[in-house]
Amino acid sequence: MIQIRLPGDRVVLRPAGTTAGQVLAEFKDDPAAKKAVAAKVDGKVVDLSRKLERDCAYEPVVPGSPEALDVLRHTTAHVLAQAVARHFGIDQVEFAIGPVIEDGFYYDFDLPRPISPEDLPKIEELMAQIRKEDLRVERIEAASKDHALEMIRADRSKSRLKQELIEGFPAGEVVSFYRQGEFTDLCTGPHLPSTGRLGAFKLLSIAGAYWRGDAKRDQLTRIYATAFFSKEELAEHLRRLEEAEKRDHRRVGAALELFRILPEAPGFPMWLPNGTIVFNELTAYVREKLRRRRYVEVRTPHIMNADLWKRSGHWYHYRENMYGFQIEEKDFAVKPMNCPGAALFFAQGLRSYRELPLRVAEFGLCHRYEASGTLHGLTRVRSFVQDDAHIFCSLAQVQAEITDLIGLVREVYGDMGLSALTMFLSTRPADRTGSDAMWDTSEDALAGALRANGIDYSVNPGDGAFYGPKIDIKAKDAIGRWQQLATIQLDFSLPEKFDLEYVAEDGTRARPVVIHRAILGSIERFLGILIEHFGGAFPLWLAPEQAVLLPVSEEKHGEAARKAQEILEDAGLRVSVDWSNEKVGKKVRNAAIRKIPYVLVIGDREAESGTAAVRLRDGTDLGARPLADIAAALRAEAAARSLVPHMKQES
RNA sequence: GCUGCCGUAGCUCAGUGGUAGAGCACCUCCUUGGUAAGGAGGAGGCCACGGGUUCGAUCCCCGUCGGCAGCUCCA
Repeated sequence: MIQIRLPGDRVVLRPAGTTAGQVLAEFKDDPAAKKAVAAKVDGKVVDLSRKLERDCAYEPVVPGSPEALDVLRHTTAHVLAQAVARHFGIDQVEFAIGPVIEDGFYYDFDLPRPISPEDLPKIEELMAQIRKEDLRVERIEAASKDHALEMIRADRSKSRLKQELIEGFPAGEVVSFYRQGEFTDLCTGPHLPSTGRLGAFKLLSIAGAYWRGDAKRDQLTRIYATAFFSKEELAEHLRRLEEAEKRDHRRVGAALELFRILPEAPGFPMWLPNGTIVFNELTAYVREKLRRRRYVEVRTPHIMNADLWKRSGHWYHYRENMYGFQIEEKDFAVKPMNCPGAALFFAQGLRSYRELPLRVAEFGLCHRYEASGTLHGLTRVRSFVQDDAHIFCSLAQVQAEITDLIGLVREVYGDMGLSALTMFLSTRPADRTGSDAMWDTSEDALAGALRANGIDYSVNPGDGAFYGPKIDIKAKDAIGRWQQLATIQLDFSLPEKFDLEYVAEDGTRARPVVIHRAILGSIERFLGILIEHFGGAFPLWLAPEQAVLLPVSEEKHGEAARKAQEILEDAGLRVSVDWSNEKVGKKVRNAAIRKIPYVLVIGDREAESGTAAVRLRDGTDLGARPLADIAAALRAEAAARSLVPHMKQES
């Protein structure tokens, strides 16, 4: 007999060899447990068919838990593979891997012919058929690696990739297969007890993917899909995907005429008048933050010669991403980063410790070659402006500076309504510059600063820049996605390469440390994220058009509208008048489509009394207000960079 | 860059081996209206580009250039 410890410290005795599924009988009062898809035994999720051989802690894995969802999706992946086998013929398909990912799963196949979107509904039907057949999912363990290889070879003609996987397993590892009906797949499990337990699933997309992520290896066909226990959850997930698509900054950017990416300049965005306003407002905002933190701002050369890039190390570590060319037979390159320019700036003249920390900002336009297939709207471009700064300071000042920067990041993101942040420490990569001792010191310094600020962080090993470790900061946007934004990097290498020095308190020469940091990252990327975060409905201070005046009748109220426009413009607001020959309803609709924060209607009553009827973007009607009041309220709201309409709060 | 898919009016998309259509947007006219679509008319296309097949190509084939999804890369 073995002792099985259930939740709540209840212990039951059962014969050894009892299955995990049989233990579920102990939970007859718990309706949730009846739906268990697996069990957690000593913390490990196992099949319900697993035999329990020794004393253990036991809890059912029920729908609603992340573990249950993983099991469901993993089994659905196998059913997808089985359906693909039926669709193309099992001897025609080579199976790669089919893991669970965030929000779903995928499976990679080597198929006899290119798959087309028309195949997906057919495969889905076959999956539904397999669910209906309610095939038992059975675990089979191979006695050895060789045995496993024999089994997979015997099972199907095409198994090259699976064989390669098995050969790569460490000796002595248990190799297991799962079989459902005619289909067997290499897998560690666990799985649902039978295919009839499958929930709602949907095949989402097809893409190419490399075997083991290696671009030199075969390219496989990947099918992305998702699965949930209920149709409702699936529908909700699909609704979220739709919402994300509606907010896509490429779509919104086109609709609101913010920017455009022309075929003539792939990866190099053109900012249209509306987008330029948002861009400028954003940089003005950052400049204001910098002024209060006593930064200086510079603009360094865009093109510098090869000597400079060799000195900075970019020539050796970053050249594939740089645009280079010759002038008078000498090599030059367009800057991909601002740091060398900043270093040259620091090197002008003899510096004193009294100047430190010297905070040097640059809204630097950088150009980086990115492979055509990686370009994506504003979030992955070939030219972009970084809200960059390089802080030259002593080692002793590093922690205080990092603390200040973390504060700045929190402040700026808070102002954008991005309040949830997570931080990562990225450490030395394989391809790097500088000694190991330097890397030890810099990584310790960053980790120390994070700890001193009481910040929980995760480590991304090997993810640092080639010149130093970094703190990467992610923020959660309005629809719950985590976005990589700010970066704070420590660099001991740059000062050395440029032989940077300052005169210390005791009159000796000392070497400064450099902190590279960008708060928004790149303005382009940040704006792409902001467009999606706000769904194009920018807060007043960022909105390209802050208010629109709608004369009910052009003839009767046009004059009043023009006067109102002047009053609001005098208050520093961006205001237009809708002169289109349309009814008020149509004009309101157009203003809503353009996401204009305030719609101001002027008819007989308003023209008479020097007021305008105020309608907020969310549809709230505030009624007629004196123009002077409206001007003052909007001006204050914009100046405060408020995320919510002031007039609504006060009413 | 790689694999797959796609490219028809400013936008969203129909369509056919015999050189093209809708809605919205645009322009004009009527209408001067009260909070998400008033009416009529008009203009607008080298059907991405270059080859090929064909009596004839927007349609079929090949290539190029762009776009999309993913991968690799990047951060």
